[in-house]
Amino acid sequence: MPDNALPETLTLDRLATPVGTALLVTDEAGLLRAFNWTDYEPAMRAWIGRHYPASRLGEGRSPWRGAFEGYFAGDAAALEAVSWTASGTPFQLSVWNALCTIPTGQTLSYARLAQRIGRPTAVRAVGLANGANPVAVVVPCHRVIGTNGSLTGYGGGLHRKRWLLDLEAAASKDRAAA
Amino acid sequence: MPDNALPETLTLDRLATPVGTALLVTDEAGLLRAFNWTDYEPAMRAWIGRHYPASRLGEGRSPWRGAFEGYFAGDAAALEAVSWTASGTPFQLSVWNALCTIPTGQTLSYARLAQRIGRPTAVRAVGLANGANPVAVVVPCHRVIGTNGSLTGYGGGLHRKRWLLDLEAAASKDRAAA
DNA sequence: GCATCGATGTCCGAAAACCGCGAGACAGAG
DNA sequence: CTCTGTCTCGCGGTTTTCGGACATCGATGC
Repeated sequence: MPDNALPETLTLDRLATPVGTALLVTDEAGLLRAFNWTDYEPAMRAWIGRHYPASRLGEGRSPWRGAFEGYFAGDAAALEAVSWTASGTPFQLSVWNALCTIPTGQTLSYARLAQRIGRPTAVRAVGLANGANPVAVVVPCHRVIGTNGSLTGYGGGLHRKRWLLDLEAAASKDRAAA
Repeated sequence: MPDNALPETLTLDRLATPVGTALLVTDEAGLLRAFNWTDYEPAMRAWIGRHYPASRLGEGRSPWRGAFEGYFAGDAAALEAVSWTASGTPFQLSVWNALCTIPTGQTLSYARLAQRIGRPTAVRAVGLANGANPVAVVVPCHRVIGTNGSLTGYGGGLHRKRWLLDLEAAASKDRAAA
């Protein structure tokens, strides 16, 4: 009874958002396997081919579509319900899991994140692992910024990082006010 | 909600069998992560360190101990209930998953296994992936033999491969007779 | 049967280059 | 003095290479 079977059937859904069209890739068990923007569709397909070699990718509806619609409409907590899984090296997995402990509306520096996974000196490596995150937005790699507060970088484009942080900051302020 | 967290606490159990002392490594969720023989304990510990860098390995009782006792006592189907998970490359995972489709008491050639995962020419690579299987016996890499019927090789020693196949052949004959 | 040979695909080791960083040092501007 | 920008360096996990190794197989020759 393997607990980690490779997916054979993947479904691709497209969702219009204020910052471009998003791509949602879900497996037959309903787990989200990838999230990206159409700008990078070829790269994402290549990544899927490398990590899930036996899979076929067809178009279809993602069960998480509603959660993303809610998120981009301003309900920043909507993504916490999404079940995802990702393929990567042990180091990458530990980084991605740590990312999920950053609360919505907050940020963390690369250095602090490195400390948190027990590798205080692996700062740049954390940056790399961050960029390799296949499930962007859900795994909130955009919440990691430089120690001095600058945004430094984002695979999907800095304007999207800024936009996501603004949305989450506004959402958590709303929640505090309510 | 990640579905693939790295284990932090691993438990090592030792079990005497007719072919030597076995090592059972289980994570905090009860999933079997490794199976090996004491002959190769150093190598296994090194493997764990490479794949689960943040984990600590303590001694303790494995929840699957009973299943293994049953198997080595002749109930070849006892291991089908064991939940396991393994860390490896996509290619290795596809091989290991395919191994689990070989019924108890039967064998398959390396070439046929390669066909079955859709890579008919990756025959030797299948052999390598077979040898890299961290969850021996449960993932039945011992059921793969040469096209000409020879046993060819086994990481744990050919005498164990032969013994395991004999046990499973006898068990399935018993079942057919009953 | 048995040895040899070649084609084969993936993993492993080593070495070098790449970076979504950070800290320290320094210069300029106010 | 403070704040900002720039530079330099050390850092460490990937990603590339480039060889080898290998739990194979089929054809061939004897």
